[in-house]
Amino acid sequence: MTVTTPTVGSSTYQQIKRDIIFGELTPGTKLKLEALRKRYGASLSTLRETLNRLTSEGFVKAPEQRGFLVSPVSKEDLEEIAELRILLECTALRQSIQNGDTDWEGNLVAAHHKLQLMEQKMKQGDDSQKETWKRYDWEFHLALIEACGSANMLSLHSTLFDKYLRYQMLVLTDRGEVAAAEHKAMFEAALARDADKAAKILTIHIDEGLKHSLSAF
Amino acid sequence: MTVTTPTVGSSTYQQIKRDIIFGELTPGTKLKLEALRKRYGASLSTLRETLNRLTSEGFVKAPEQRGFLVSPVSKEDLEEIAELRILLECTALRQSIQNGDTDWEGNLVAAHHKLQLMEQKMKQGDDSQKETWKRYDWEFHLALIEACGSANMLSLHSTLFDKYLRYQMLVLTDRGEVAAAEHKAMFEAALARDADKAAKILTIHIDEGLKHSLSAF
DNA sequence: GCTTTCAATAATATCTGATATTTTATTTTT
DNA sequence: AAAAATAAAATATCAGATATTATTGAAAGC
Repeated sequence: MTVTTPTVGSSTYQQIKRDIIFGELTPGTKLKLEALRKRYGASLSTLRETLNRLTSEGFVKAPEQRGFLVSPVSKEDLEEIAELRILLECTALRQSIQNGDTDWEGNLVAAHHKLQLMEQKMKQGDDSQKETWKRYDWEFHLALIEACGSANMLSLHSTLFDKYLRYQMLVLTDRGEVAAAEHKAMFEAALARDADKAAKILTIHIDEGLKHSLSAF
Repeated sequence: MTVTTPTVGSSTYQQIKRDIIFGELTPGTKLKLEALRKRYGASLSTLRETLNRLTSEGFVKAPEQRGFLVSPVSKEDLEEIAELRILLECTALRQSIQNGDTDWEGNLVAAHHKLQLMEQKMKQGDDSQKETWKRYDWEFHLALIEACGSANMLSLHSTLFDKYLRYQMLVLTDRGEVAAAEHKAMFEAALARDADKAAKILTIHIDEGLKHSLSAF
């Protein structure tokens, strides 16, 4: 399910963003235009457009007059992001549980199923599909809140999730089985329309992830 | 206190953003590059960078392959933004009230004072400084939450506030005196460190503003 | 009259290359 | 070794070219 984007712009955008999130572009690194041009095969103009977008989203910093750099990471930043994610995602989750229709349920079941299969693979040490796994994780969390009814909320959440994900990728180990159990519990609570319970687990889920990631500092 | 920005990029960014927020660029309008070049006196490359930034922030839409347009407005969008603003700003306000030190208090007093003076002028029908007034409004709300301790929070809030402001500017009338009273009440509650009360007033403040703006639809 | 088709026009996305200015790195001087 | 001067690298910005894609308006068909 590779998303083929028509324009050079959107495809380099996706690539660079991905490379930042997955740590292939090290936090704090200077992003020299000439080097990027070679690496991503896009012209300077296109690259600058891309970097401007990423700057707005916070993945790149652009101190005036001195180009671009991969946003640095810090303990404080991670803590802020986790906190914001809890705030927004829990709110969205509650709304979603309240509004969600049959389509939402169906989609959620599917998303959890896919994630869960992948989690089993990972458990068996098959580390080759880390990126796909994280995508399923992403999609599951999205499926949970997708019926929240606010496009603005989903948009903010999406960026926050990606930022959080970058921190997760910085630590080499993950909380595999524990996280999987939390996913399952959230899934069940959501289907049972138990918003309080779902939100509580989600809070723990993010908080524990935070603690785990904090070990990278 | 005109902020002189060194680079062409940041200055056109500010101008276009301002023109969108203050309605000088009508919602839904096509942003033709050639026309923008004449209007803002920047090259296509620079303009495209700027528009990409604004797209990330949500003030501009960029459907693939068909240029840019000023983000349209809608009742739903406004409602979502108001709701998110309440969520984030109330949270930040509580944290700020808890953490705020003497500097915070001082700055808050100053911000409220300036705003209040301007509100009196407006009350007397002096409509010439609407933009300055709104800036003071902005700065007062920022002063309230500035001690929340989360740069990420402040950044999200900033964008949300601007979006909300755009809707305010679409309706020709404002809630002058009532809003001023709310500002005062919030100010006092914050100084008294009464977070519950402050948050409650803020919620009303935003909600009433929402209702007022909704009349534009 | 209304919809479809096709050509003509306009606009976009993208690239290359040039220049003034600013940073950064290097060397020289004190 | 710190400060000043110089050289090299990188940036911000612009202009102009091209292939591709959208949009518009006219012609044709129903």
